[in-house]
Amino acid sequence: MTEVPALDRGARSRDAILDTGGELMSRHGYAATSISMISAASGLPTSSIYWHFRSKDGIYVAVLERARTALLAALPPSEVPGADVGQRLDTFLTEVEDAFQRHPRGVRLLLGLGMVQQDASAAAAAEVRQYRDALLAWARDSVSSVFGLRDRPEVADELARFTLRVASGTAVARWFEPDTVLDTGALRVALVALAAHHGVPVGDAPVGDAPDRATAVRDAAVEGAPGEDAAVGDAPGEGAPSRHVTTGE
Amino acid sequence: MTEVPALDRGARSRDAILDTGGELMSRHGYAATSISMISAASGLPTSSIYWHFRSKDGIYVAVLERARTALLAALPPSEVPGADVGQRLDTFLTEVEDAFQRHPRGVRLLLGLGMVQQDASAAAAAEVRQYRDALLAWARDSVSSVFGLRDRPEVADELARFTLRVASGTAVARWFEPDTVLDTGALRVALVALAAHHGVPVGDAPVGDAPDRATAVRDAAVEGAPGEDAAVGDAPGEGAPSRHVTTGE
DNA sequence: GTCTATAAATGGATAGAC
DNA sequence: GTCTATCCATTTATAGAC
Repeated sequence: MTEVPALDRGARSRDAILDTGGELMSRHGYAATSISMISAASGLPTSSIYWHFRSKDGIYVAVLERARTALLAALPPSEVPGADVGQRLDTFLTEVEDAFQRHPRGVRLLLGLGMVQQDASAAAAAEVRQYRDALLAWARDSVSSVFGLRDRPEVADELARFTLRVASGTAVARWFEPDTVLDTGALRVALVALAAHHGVPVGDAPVGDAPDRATAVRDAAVEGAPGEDAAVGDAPGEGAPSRHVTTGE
Repeated sequence: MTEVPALDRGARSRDAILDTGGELMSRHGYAATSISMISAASGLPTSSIYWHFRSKDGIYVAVLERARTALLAALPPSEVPGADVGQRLDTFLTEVEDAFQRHPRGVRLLLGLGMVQQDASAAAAAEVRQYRDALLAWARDSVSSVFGLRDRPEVADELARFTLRVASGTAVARWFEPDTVLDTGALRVALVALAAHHGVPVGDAPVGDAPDRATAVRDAAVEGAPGEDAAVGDAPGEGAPSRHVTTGE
């Protein structure tokens, strides 16, 4: 019956805990997720959970860390390819939306922590911050590459923050209307206008209707995200670590 | 000693519960806030709390409802005054930022509910939705007035949603960096560009540096919001119901 | 309307056999 | 590494005197 290598049964359990724990915490928030819920959903007894992670807090930190590394591994290099600003911008927006659609758990973990500043342990707070900082750094570098802002870091920073704000604001909206998608068309117009407003040459990109391309990719991505529940069951096999980021968190 | 009218002692207690409950729930999220915490912070025994509100959920609903009516009462009429688009836009942005700065609790209550869709009771879900819808409607009407979009409701809707997304995204950012402010300058540029992109005449507003005015008001508003704790103690007297929205939520 | 006291359930976390 | 069983604190919610 138990044909599992028996060697990595521990690793599989660990993953299962992280899967169900991450799913539940992203859905209900940290505080509203109990160990017994994770136990029931994963089939493992609470003591095993405590054996793997020393505390509930430890689970949260581990879940968040895994979500972060998975997302970062899936993010394309911040050196955005493309002949002109318009092309690079479209590529960038597609990447952003892609990440947004494929990794909803990460965002919800950040939002729904329910475990705010004061409550959070030092480790959890550090993880949360690291997650956010990594995203911001990626966005900054990407935007810098898109608009050629090597010598204007403040502008790159503003555009990156603006992008992330629209994205997280959309995540909040999705909180209420689950099928909300990132409005890359509007975001594109806004970014171009912001860049131009700062005197950055934007070439022919101004009010192009290029988001059409991004829209096509968007719809494809939506199909790849089946509800929110599907991810619970499929434990990512150990063999291909950072590969199964497709539907997972 | 007890010189209180004794008649409205109940009302005062009710308000105190809503004050501390709202404060705690916005800080820690719904799940992480216990009745005993509210009891300790308000000085009232748990049984009194249960006498006023039948359940923890009831407190949340009442808190949210009060926050909503307070915010809506404080919001200026959606008929934005001003000679041209630029002026009206500045007025609108100032109003948005004002609301954003003065009513942080409401936003945090929506964000930090930790009590997502499924968990929420029907009443709570309805309240949350009503809060959000009211904000969206106000933004839509205001934007419509600013850009003269009576005959283009879809555009007004898009601009309104974009505005709210930037605002809520900023609220998320503030979650991590408490002194984050709404970037009205960038939002202004974005809104003008979006309107123009849809063929809406924007007059002389394009890339005006008018946000200077908004910036001045912003700094003033920041001073008006002393941390987050100050609001706990001051129960809004019954006499002036929707008047004390200044620092309260 | 407010208080003390407590019921009843569930939470996080541990012990120790296997 | 996993399981059963359990401790103990805390939680929501109620009873009943005042």
